[in-house]
Amino acid sequence: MKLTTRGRYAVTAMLDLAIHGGGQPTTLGDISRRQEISLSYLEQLFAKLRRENLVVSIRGPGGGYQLARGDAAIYVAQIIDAVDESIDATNCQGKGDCNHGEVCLTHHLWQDLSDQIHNFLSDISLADLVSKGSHNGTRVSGLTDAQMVSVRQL
Amino acid sequence: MKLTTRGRYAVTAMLDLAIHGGGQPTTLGDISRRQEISLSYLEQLFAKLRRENLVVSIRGPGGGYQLARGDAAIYVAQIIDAVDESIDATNCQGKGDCNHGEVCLTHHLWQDLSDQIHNFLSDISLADLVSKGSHNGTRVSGLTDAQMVSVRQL
DNA sequence: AAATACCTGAGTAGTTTAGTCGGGAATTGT
DNA sequence: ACAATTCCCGACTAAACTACTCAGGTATTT
Repeated sequence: MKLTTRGRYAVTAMLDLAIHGGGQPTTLGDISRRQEISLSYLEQLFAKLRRENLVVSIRGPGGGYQLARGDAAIYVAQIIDAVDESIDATNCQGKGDCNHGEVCLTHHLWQDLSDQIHNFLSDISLADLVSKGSHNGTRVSGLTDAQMVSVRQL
Repeated sequence: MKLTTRGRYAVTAMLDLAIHGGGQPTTLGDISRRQEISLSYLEQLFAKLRRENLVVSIRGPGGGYQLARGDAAIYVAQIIDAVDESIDATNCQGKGDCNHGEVCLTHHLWQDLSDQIHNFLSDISLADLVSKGSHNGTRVSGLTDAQMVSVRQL
């Protein structure tokens, strides 16, 4: 799990799609203009998003991109994973061939930490972000009350 | 909030300090050997960790580094923030001078998301990671049962 | 005085980021 | 048929970042 600006670009673009893509395809040119991301860069990102089946493309005039499914079924973690191919956090490729036992200890600890962040982002959907924006509040709507409490505790 | 290999190095090194630094100062050379991180790179990281008052240094023979306070009072988020200076996620520097209102909308959404990850890592201390390692289990010990439920839900 | 260990800054090969550029291929409207 | 639109694809690139090395310091202990 990596958290870079590229992931942010992808999430922003997907969020733009979710907000402006009511049934009709949205052009990368439109997203580029609205979000001020270069068209060619968007093309690279959407090539990856399409390969991961997060969006579908329609060619020709009137074409563009659409979410591959409802915005409630697309999660932030999926978007980030699609554009930021994951790194091997273990440094010994999980083979456990580290010289000292403690090295692997810390590696595994980090792996678990990374997994927890991943799980965290795996429960925030585009719909959550969209509804949050429209309500202009400080909480992520779309989550249950119990989950909100969880977020607070963490 | 950025999540890179540099942050992982820093967390690993601090965890090594927490595990091996029982009262005595720990040498960067020791950490370098145990964790297989280059000495000079460690020096750069620890310069930043010291500036953020996460460690204290003792010079001369028998010197080294110590945690600036108990391992239960040092959190993963602090370590990562210390070495990975944060990027401005807003792109308009929070001045709200974006041309279109929607740009700032998505920027703030991302900011909030980033904050939530930050809050998440702000509640995992070195002590949590140390105790997890010693128990060799799959849960982060040191958290309350309620918090563990939260982690599961997220 | 000598050894230890932190401290600092400058440089650097390799990778990643965030693009540009140039050309295609599919689809639509005339 | 033809032009416009839009996705698609690969190669290239300046700038930044990563993970180092190197060369010297400075403080402290023996």
